[in-house]
Amino acid sequence: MILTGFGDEVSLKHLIKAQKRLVQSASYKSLERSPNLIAGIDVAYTRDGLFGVAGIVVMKFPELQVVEEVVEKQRVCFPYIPGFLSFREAPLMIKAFRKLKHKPDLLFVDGQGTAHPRKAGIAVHLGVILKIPTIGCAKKPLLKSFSMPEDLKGAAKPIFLEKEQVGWVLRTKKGVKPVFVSPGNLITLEETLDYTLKTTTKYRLPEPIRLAHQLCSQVKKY
DNA sequence: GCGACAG
DNA sequence: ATCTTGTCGC
Repeated sequence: MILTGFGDEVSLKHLIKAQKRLVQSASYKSLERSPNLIAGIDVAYTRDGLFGVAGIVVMKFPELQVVEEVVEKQRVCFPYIPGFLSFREAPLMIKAFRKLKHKPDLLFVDGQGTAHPRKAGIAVHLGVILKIPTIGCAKKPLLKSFSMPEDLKGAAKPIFLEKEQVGWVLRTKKGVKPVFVSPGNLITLEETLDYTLKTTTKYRLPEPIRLAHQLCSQVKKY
């Protein structure tokens, strides 16, 4: 059983059922329209671990110029459990998303999409709830079935879940560790690779995510 | 049973 | 995730 910040408890079985419902609502067809606005979202925590701060940065695409930034702070009310990250961070992220004046056509989420044991990464959860295209971009893998891509920007290798490809290990910069990208909702594996590269400039992470991380990380400081 | 384990 | 400065290498 898991204790939440509301004083109640939930079982892992219940959470797994919730993930299965979310996964059934996800779709992986091609993007309906080319994006004009792309955003990145991330969460940072205060030192005492009591509060979480979500940050979203919306950028014009393909220019990558910042159009809007929002942050939302809230008390943490769910523990971090590998495989169930979205139950801890999605509520706060959704609350921050509601404050946006400019809704993005594509959202990069800091974490996995379908490259997850049950294809239920946080990018899937957010994409289904918000009903928008999302891409999960993580700094570390959850699934281990993949080989390393060569050390060249753009090199990629598939990530598998039971023989089925669910994501990519992508080298976004030469001489730097790769990132782990996978579709969250309303986007294909090919487009996931394409847009991740199109939004990555001189750093390891795609600009929307890099700036969102910078934003919430700065705001949570005290 | 043991080890691994997004943020 | 968070606590933290300098330092090695391209």
